[in-house]
Parts: sequence; structure tokens; C-alpha cells
Amino acid sequence: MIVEVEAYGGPLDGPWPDAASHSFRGFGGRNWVMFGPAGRLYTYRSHGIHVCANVVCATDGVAGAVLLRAGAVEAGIDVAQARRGDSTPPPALARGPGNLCSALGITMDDNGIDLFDAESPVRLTPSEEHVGADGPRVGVSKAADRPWRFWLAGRQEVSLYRRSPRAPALGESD
DNA sequence: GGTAAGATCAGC
DNA sequence: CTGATCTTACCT
Repeated sequence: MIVEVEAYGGPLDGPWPDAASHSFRGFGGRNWVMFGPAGRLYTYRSHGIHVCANVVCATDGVAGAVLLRAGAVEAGIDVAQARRGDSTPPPALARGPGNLCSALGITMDDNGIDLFDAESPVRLTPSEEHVGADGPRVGVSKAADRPWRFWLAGRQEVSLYRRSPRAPALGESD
């Protein structure tokens, strides 16, 4: 169950201008999925090491996505631990976007798949859980104060907030 | 064609 | 605080 997400917009001329988004500078090499139809998985490699996953959200032709930042593993704890390390405590298995992909076995090969197709190796099902809290996004140096991170309050699986050291002082970022 | 920064994480 | 080390953007 996803317990923490972050919203990312698109270019200046779109509905959600967002300098922190991969799609801010327009359609390109890695971000093409973000411009496609909603419900697809957009994966990217972070710092050369980790894979992070987004759910594409806007209509076809408009860039917008939600980064999956943390989840609670409700089934297959043993499988997730085999991927992350057997001594990893369950709440930490999918805490953080890189760890979440590791625990779920999401790789760059999954980029662009349809999350609502029963045939897909990764799928998403809506839940009744409501958003509990919001705040600024983790690690972004642009638009660092924009409260576009959402999580379920009180859940142990939610990652810790870290402001980017490269972000301007509080209040000086758009 | 070079270089630096980045939607990260684990280990000192 | 640092290193790991891929991808792109933004220079020259």
C-alpha cells in the first residue's frame, strides 16, 4: 500500500509549471512517458544507482506524474526481504523511492507499462485511504517549499523529510 | 566533447 | 558527510 507520494508537474506553458520536474524542459529522452496517457509507470535512474517510479497522471500530451515515495508491504514480506536484505525491518522495506522499487522488484524495464492492465507485471488498485498530511518535497533544489508531498500521518513506512542542501533558504524558492 | 548536478541510500 | 556511478543538460 502506497503511503507517501510527491506530485510533479511539467513545463512552464503547461497547467502545472514545475522547475523540479524532469519534464520541465519539455519532451525528451528519459521523460517521454510523463507526456503520455495517465496510468502508466514512469521509471528513472537516480544518481546512477537507484530506480524510482512514478504514476503518470495528466491527460495524453500533458506532463504530470506522482512519485511513489514509500509503501507498506502487506504481502510477500519474505520476497521483499530477499530483494532488500533479510535483516531489513518490514517498515523500512519500501521506505524511500529507491527502496520501494527495490522491494517491489521494479526495474527500468518496467518504464511505460500500463498500471491498470491486468497483464502488466506491476499494477495499481485504488484504495479508500485518505491523505493525512502534506508538506514540501524531499531533496528538490527547485520549488523546494511547494507542499506537493503527501503521506498518511503516523505510518512508520513514511520517509524522513530532507531538504536539499542546494535549495535556497526557506521562502526563497518557488 | 567535457563537466557537473541530480526526485537516493547506506555506511562511516 | 561521503561515495557509488547513470543520465542529461548545459556549457565550450
